[in-house]
Amino acid sequence: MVRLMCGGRDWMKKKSTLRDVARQSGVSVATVSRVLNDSQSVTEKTRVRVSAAIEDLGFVPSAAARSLNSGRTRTIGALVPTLDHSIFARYLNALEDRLSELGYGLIVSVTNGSGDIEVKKAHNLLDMGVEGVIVSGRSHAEGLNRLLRRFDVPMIITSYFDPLADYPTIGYNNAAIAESALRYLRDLNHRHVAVLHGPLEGNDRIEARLDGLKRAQGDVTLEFVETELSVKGGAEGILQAKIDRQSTTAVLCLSDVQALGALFELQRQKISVPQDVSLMGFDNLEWSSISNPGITSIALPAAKMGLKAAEAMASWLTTNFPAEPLDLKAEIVSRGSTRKI
Amino acid sequence: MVRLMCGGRDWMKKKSTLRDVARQSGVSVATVSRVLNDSQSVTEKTRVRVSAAIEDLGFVPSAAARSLNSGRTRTIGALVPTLDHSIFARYLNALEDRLSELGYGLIVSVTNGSGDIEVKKAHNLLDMGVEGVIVSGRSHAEGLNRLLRRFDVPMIITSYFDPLADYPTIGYNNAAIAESALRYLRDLNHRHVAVLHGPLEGNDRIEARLDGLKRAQGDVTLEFVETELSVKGGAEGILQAKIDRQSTTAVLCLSDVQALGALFELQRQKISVPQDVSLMGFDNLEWSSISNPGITSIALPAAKMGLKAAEAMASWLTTNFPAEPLDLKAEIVSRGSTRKI
DNA sequence: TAGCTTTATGTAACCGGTTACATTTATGGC
DNA sequence: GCCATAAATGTAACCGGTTACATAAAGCTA
Repeated sequence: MVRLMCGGRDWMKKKSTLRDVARQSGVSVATVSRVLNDSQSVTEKTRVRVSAAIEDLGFVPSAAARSLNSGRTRTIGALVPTLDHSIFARYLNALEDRLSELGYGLIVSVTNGSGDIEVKKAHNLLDMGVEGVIVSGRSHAEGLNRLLRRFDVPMIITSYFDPLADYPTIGYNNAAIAESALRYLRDLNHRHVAVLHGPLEGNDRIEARLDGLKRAQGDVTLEFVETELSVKGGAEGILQAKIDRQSTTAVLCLSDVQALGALFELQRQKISVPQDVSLMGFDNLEWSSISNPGITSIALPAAKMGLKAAEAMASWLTTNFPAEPLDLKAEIVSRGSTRKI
Repeated sequence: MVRLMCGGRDWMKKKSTLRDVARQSGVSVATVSRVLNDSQSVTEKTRVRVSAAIEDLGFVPSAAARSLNSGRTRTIGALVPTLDHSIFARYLNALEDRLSELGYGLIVSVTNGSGDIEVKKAHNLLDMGVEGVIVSGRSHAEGLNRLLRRFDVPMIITSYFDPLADYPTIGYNNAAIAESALRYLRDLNHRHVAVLHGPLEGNDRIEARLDGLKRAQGDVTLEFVETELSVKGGAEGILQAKIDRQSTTAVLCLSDVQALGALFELQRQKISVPQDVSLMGFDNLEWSSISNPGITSIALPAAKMGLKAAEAMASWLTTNFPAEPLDLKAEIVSRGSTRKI
């Protein structure tokens, strides 16, 4: 095998180029380029001839050469904290689909909720030439802001709504949503609510939700328990909250991931849901509608957010006008895990 | 704002180039390139001067120009069927981390289990210049094979082990693992087992698992129920399997996602787990260790598979020798959802 | 100091497409 | 057939880095 003798990347140079196609079809490189990019100014006869050469040679245009010349990659980068538990799956699916319709590709990078990793991953994306960056949450390391300024690339924030933020936000008002959740429980006559939430560190969505709860507290006693954003964290949160059937009548988890763990732990302790304690989650993940009982949850507009973010970014890149903030609405899905007392 | 008057992408041309850096630091473009790529043949004095100009100008190298010249992107593409339920999250995290250590970037694309989407996404990845492609499962549309040959890019298959496959497989033997699961239940004296599995269509991992079960059947009666690969699908599978406490003593779900739904449905029907029916899953997803009872599950070597695939691909690209097939072992994690009868 | 060797740096071509401007060909009208 | 115009196509420069080979500078030894 001669190929195995070459070592390294020599075989990479064997691929045909636009010049090969031009030579074989007897036209200039400009005509080949026109056939590839613009069918208006080439005759059908010539187009057929060029297309046959492309097919015959297995010609594949170089994206690097193309973007070097056009100054565009038509690629957008998205940074998300995690791929776990489908939290971002619906949003990413919608984002990618809509961007694709608008002629853009999407590259996703995972930050594990770390500011340092986020800067590093953003740098990678920008190195690759992404034309825009879409992030989750409002607060980001100063390093990220500096990077975006340096690369002069637009950024859109999702999962958050704040018309006054430094970058346009396309998402939802976390504080208001948390308030409506508390109102929902209050209307069911709950006056002692344990709130299970993930790590506060660098997570402005959780912070805003807690602010909203504290603001709407009124005559409701709230107990806050910070725990891991995982199923396990939910179970541990129940242990920490010391649910004893006597005072706390409801548990509000700021994520359905934790709500699943909380449900399991309550069942383990023979604490009946919703007889003894009502349980509510956030994000309406799939299991919340299948669980026993179904978990009352806040359905966040993930797919719509992805779609709108895609459109906003494409528009920004085309018109050079920044995106407008957009407040998407969430809604409460009632299920068997909550009851009136 | 003059910038807002430019429209389109004019501001893209204002960024500094390697030539600007060379001019400002009074050296040639070759020296600037050497400072960027190789610190051995440049004096410290020159290096400092060039670095200052880079910082001053906010110079950012063009990845397109660099890859056009070097013939490399140092980027690998991975195709996965879904981002849902963390099924692939551990594998992708490990893959990306190890590739990064080896000097490669990773781009992930989701295929939604569709052959057509897979070909389209692969085309996008190859257009972007990825140097290798890593896929899940052995069977793929012929269009994908053609694409890879056309681009002359190496491919590695994961989540499957078959030393005779057309491309190297780095994963696990699905048939053997399913056999061991059945053996485990059989050793607990289960002789009637309902098997819940996702859609067979184009999913060779499930197919292999079923083959393994049929081969290992012996004196065990198996009932196969095809259902959606989702929590909901698991619940519906229980309804379809008509678990009645009389004959079927165990339910084997070929995914923990379905096992979660099955657990909920069994509880809804007041069928006690494991008293009335034992329940077993596949993949040892997080909730299986937290649920009530914990779900006995097969722990697949996702992280190790990601790590080994990364190393195999990097090695292949460096040495031009194809990767060797690798059979990673799974292990059964016993929990409260199964019992001896 | 001169000559030789090693180190540091520069020049110009190149990578593979795109496209402004130039040139050729085709078409329609008189 | 000739002329004007439109359509089709070609030429050469360019994008922004990389690097082979050439040249200059530095270091060492006799």
